[in-house]
Amino acid sequence: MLAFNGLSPLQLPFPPKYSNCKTKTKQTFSIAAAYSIKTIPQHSIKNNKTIQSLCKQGNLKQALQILSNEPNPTQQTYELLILSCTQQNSLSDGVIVHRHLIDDGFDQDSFLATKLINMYTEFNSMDNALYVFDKILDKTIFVWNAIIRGFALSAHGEEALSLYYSMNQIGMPSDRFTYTYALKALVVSSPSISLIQKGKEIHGHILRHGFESYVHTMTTLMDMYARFGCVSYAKYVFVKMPEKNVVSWSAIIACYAKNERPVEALYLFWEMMSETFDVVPNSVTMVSVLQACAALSALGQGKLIHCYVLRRGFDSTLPVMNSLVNMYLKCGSLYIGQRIFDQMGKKDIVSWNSMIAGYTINGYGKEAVELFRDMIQNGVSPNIITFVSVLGACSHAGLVNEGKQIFDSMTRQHKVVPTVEHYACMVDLFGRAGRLDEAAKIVEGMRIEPGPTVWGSLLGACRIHCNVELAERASVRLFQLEPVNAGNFVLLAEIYAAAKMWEQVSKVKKLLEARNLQKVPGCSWIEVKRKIYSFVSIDELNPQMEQLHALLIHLSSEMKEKGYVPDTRVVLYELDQVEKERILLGHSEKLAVAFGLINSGRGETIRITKNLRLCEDCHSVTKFISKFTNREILVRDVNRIHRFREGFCSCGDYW
DNA sequence: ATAGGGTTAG
Repeated sequence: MLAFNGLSPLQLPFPPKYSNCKTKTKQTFSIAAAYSIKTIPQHSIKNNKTIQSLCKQGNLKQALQILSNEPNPTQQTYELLILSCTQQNSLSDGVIVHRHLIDDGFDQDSFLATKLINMYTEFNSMDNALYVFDKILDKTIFVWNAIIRGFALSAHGEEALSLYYSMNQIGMPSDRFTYTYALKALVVSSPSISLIQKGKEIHGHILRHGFESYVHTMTTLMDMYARFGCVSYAKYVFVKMPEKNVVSWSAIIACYAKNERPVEALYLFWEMMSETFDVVPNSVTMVSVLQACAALSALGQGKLIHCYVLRRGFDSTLPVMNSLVNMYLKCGSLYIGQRIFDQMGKKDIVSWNSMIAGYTINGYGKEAVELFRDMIQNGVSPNIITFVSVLGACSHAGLVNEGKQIFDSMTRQHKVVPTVEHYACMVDLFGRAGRLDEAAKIVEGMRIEPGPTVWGSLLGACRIHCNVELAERASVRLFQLEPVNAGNFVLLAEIYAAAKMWEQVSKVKKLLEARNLQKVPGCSWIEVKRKIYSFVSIDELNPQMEQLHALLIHLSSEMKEKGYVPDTRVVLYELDQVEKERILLGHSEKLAVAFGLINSGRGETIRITKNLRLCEDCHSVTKFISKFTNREILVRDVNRIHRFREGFCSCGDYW
C-alpha cells in the first residue's frame, strides 16, 4: 500500500489495544459492530445522550470529560464527537477521540473510519488520515472515496491518483464521487503531459459505466479539461450534458475566460441569459464574465454587467467587487475603479493587489507604491502577488531605489520568500533603468535557478538599450530553456536589427524556420457600441479592410509630411521599403484604431487591447493619430495601458 | 455519509 512520506504531526501512539491490526480478521469487525448495539447500562445511555447534546451545543471540552469516564460510548456518540472536533477546529481533541475510539474497539468500524478520514482531511493531516485508511480492513467505497478526496483536497494529487489506481486494481468499482475526486486529483498534480491522457481515460470510464448524466461529475470533468487548456473538450462535455445548471454554465464561461477566449466567454454568457430561463446567473458567474470584460477592455459590456450586479445585489460580495475594480482598472477607468475600491466596506488581499496592479498598468507607479505602504499600515500582509505588482510598479516608474528597498523588505520584514518572478522583476527594474550590469549581477547572485522569465527580462532590457553582447549571452540560456518559444528568437532578431547586424538577423530567422516556429500572430480587440471586434494583421476576410487600409494610407501620408518616418525594424522579412511599410500598416492595432475612428462617435474614447507588446511604429503612429483626429485612444498591451492624447502617450515613451 | 464553477501578477 502507498506510504505517505512525513511523520505524523502528533506522533500518535497507535494502536494501544489491538497491537496487530493486520492479523485481525473480519470477525473482529463484526464483534465491534455488534458492540455498538449490545445492551449497555442505564447510566451509560444517559452519558451517551449527554455527550451527544454537549457536542451539538459545541461544548466539546465537557463532552470529552464525560467520555474519559464512560466505558460504553456508541457509534453515534463517536460520530458527533468527531464532527464536533472538526467544527471546533481542534486537531488535538480529534486525536483524543480517535484514541478512545480505538480503545473501545471501534477501529474497525468503516463508518467511523470514513468520518475520521474526513476530519483529518479538514485538518490537512493526511498522515493521520492515511493511518486510519491503512488500518481499516473493511475498505468500503466510502472509505476509498474519503481517502482519495482527502489527498485531492490537500493538493497531493499523485497520492490521490495512486490510491485511485489501487482501488481499480483490487476491483472495487468507482462511483460518481470517486470519479470527481480522481479528476480533482489530476488538476492538483504537478504538471505533466500524461495528465491529460489520464483525464481522457477517466472520461472514458465515466461514459462506459454510465455516469455521464450526473451534473456534478460532468462539471468537474469539464473543469479538468478547462484547467489543462483543452477548451474544445470542455465544450464537448458541456454540449453533451443532458442537464445544465448555473454551475455548469459558470464553469464553461470560466473556461473560455481563463483560456484567452474572452469573446466566446461573453457570447456564452448572453446565450445563457437569453436561451435558458430556468438558469439564473449568480455571483460566481459574474466574476468570470467580468474577467472576460477586463481581458477585452470592454468597458461598455463591463458597465452593463455592473448594472446587473447592482440589480441582483451582488455588490456585497467581495470577489464580485474585486472583479469590478479589476475590470475598470484594466479598461483604463482608473477613477471609477479607485472610487469603488475606496468605498468597499471589506477589502481582502485580492482587493489591494488589484488596485496596486491597476495603478501600475495605468502608469501610476508612485501611487502603486504609496498604496502598498497604505496596505501595510492597514495591517494587511502582502503576499507573493503583491510583490510582483509593486516591484513592477517600481520598474515601470523607474523607482530603482524604492524597488531595491522593497525587495529587501520581502524576506526581512514580510517573510515572503522571493520566487523566480520576483527576481525577474528585479532584473527588469535595473534593466529598464539602463543598469544592465546590475541586472546581470542579480541573475548571477540568485539563490534559485533563473528560469525563462528571468532571462527573458534580461533580454527585454537588452532590447530597450541595444546591448548585443549581453543579449547573446541571455538568449543562449533562454533558447535552452524554451526551445519552442518563437518570441525569444524574434526579440533577439530585433536587437540585431536595431544594431543593423543583418547577417545575424537572417541567421536567427533561419533558426526559426529550421525549428518550424511561428511568431504568435498579433491580435487586437476593440469594443464599439458594446460589440466586440477583433483584428489580426492583414485580415483579408474583414469586409471593411479596404476602407481601413485607405484611411491608414491617408493618415500615413499626412504624417510623413509632418516628419513621420516608418519604423520598419520590427519587420524581419527581407522586403523593399514599400512592402515593409505595407506590412507595418497592417498591424492589428492600427487596423483596430482605424476601425474605431470610422465606426465610433466623434469624441468617443477608443479602447483597444492587444495580445503582444505594442511595437515602436504603432506607438508613434497612434500618438500622431490622437493629435491629428483629436481623439483619446487607449491601447492596453501585455504590459500596460497607453493613453494617447494630443500627440503624447501616458507612458512617456518608456514601456 | 461524500460532489461541481469564481477574483489579483507574469
